[in-house]
This record gives sequence, C-alpha cells and structure tokens, in this order.
Amino acid sequence: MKYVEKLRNSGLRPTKQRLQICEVLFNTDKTFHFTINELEQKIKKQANNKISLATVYNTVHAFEKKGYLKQIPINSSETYFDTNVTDHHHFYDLKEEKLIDLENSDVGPINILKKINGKKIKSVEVLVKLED
Amino acid sequence: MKYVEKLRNSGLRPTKQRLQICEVLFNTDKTFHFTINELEQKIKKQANNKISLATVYNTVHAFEKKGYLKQIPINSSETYFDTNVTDHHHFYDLKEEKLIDLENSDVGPINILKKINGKKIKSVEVLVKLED
DNA sequence: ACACTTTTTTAGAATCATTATAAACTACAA
DNA sequence: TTGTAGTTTATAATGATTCTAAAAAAGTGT
Repeated sequence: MKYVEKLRNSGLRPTKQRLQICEVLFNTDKTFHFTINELEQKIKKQANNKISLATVYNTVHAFEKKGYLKQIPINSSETYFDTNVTDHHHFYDLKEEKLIDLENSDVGPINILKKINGKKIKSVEVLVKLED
Repeated sequence: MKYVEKLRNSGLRPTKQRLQICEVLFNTDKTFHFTINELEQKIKKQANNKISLATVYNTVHAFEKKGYLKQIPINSSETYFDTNVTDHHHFYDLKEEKLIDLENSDVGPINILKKINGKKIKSVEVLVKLED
C-alpha cells in the first residue's frame, strides 16, 4: 500500500481505518475541501465498512497535526478542512456559502512586518469575501 | 442618549438592553475583539443589571447584520467579533488562543489577481497564525 | 391616558458539532 | 507468543449556539 510508509514515517500506525481515509483524501489529483460529516459520507460510499465518527475526528486531527491537512479559518457551524496544504488562499462566496481556491500566484506576496516576541509565524492565510 | 438615533436609523428599537450593549461596545476610542461570553462578563461588570444571554446573542447578531460589528473568521470553539469594522488583519496566537490586531501598515498591500464573474470583492482579511 | 399591535426580552429547553471515556482490539517488537 | 503502547469504538459528556413561548416593553393611533 502506498500510504503505509507515509503513515509510518510520521509515527502513525498504518491501521486499516487510516489507510482507508488516506485513500479517500489523497488518492486523487485534485485537492478538495471537506467537513467531517462530508468525509464520513464519502467513506461510507467509497468502501462498504463504516468507520466510527470518533475515529474520523481523531484521524483528521492527527493528519492535520502532521501537516497532511489544513483547517480553513472560516466561521461556519462545521469546521472545514483542505487537502491542499500548500500555501494558498480562499475566496468565500457569501451568497452561495462556497469556498473557492485561490492559487498562490493569484495573490501577490504577503509581507508581515510586525513581529511578536518569542512567536513564529505558522501560516498566513487570506480570506477574500465575495458579494454580488 | 447618543445611540438612540443610531439604533432607530437602522430599524432597531432603542431598548434599554441594546443601549447598554452599545455603551459597552462603542463608547470607547479603542476597538476590541470579544466573544459572546466575554461581552456578557463585561456587561455584568460595567452595569449592575444582567442581560439575558439570549439577548446578548440576538443583539450581537443584529448589530453584525447592520454592519456595526464584524465576525472574525477563525476556527475556535467560540465565535469572535470585532468592533473594528474597517478592513484590517489579525495575528492569532494558537497557544494562548488570543487575537492581536495587525495594523494595515504591518502588512504590505495585497493584490488579488483572480476575478470571479459577477462577483465583487467585499473584504480581504489576513489571518497570521502564531506558534512558539 | 388607554387600547392595541408589534417587537423584544427572557429563562429554560433543545440542538448539534466536537471531545472525553473507558473498554475492546490491533500493531509491533522483544 | 506475550507484553505493551497505540488505536478504535460506542456512548456519554460538553459547550456554544439556537429555539420556544410566554411576559414585558415599545411604538401607534385614538
């Protein structure tokens, strides 16, 4: 399996559940956005076994911590994740309540001039809200 | 009272509760961030009467709809609001779970090159996550 | 002032995403 | 194979937010 090594290398045991979630999340060229519940539905559809909701949460958080997923900072009732972990930004269509990717090349370089003592920058994310 | 007109003009009846919340939120030079619970505490401290939590929620949402408050797009267990409704950016200290303002001058100009048909840009917000 | 309608407030209940629990199970190394 | 540390699981608990429906207040006309 192609994800066994990936998981081992990050100190995560390659369990059947994690491998299956890897397939759903990463076995595609296109990156995408999802909520936990959308992911659960996708897993149910794609395979025939069911993974406990708690495991889906655990796995998504583990993957996020390892840098395989990113949370998208947006105020919504559900948390959105992104399989695209490269630096990039989002449009948020307020009317349609939809997220649209902005490639890094779509946004000029962002220069953060202020520094906070003892802290480093983990990420810089731009949210562009769209209206009609 | 200075907020009676403001409320009337936006079609909100100037009730005692709304006026009191206006005092807490807007009767200061400095803008600030808050969660609903922080606001409730502040109200309790500032005056002696207690406003029902449901009313605080209702009022904050009403004010947001009228453009007197802004939600800060961030993934946190509680929703953050900002009395600064102008375009500006934020640091988010992941460990302390604290928001810090970034003046516009702390961030170079941001150029959004991509366009979406029929949509205009309402706001451009940068969230800079900080870690130790 | 009074009567009447509409809006607002309120306490408490309901909802719903997420996290915690603790027992059963699994991977893996000695 | 046996031990143990890590993982999964169903279910319970948590906690922010929203709903409900009755009481209170505000606005309007008389």
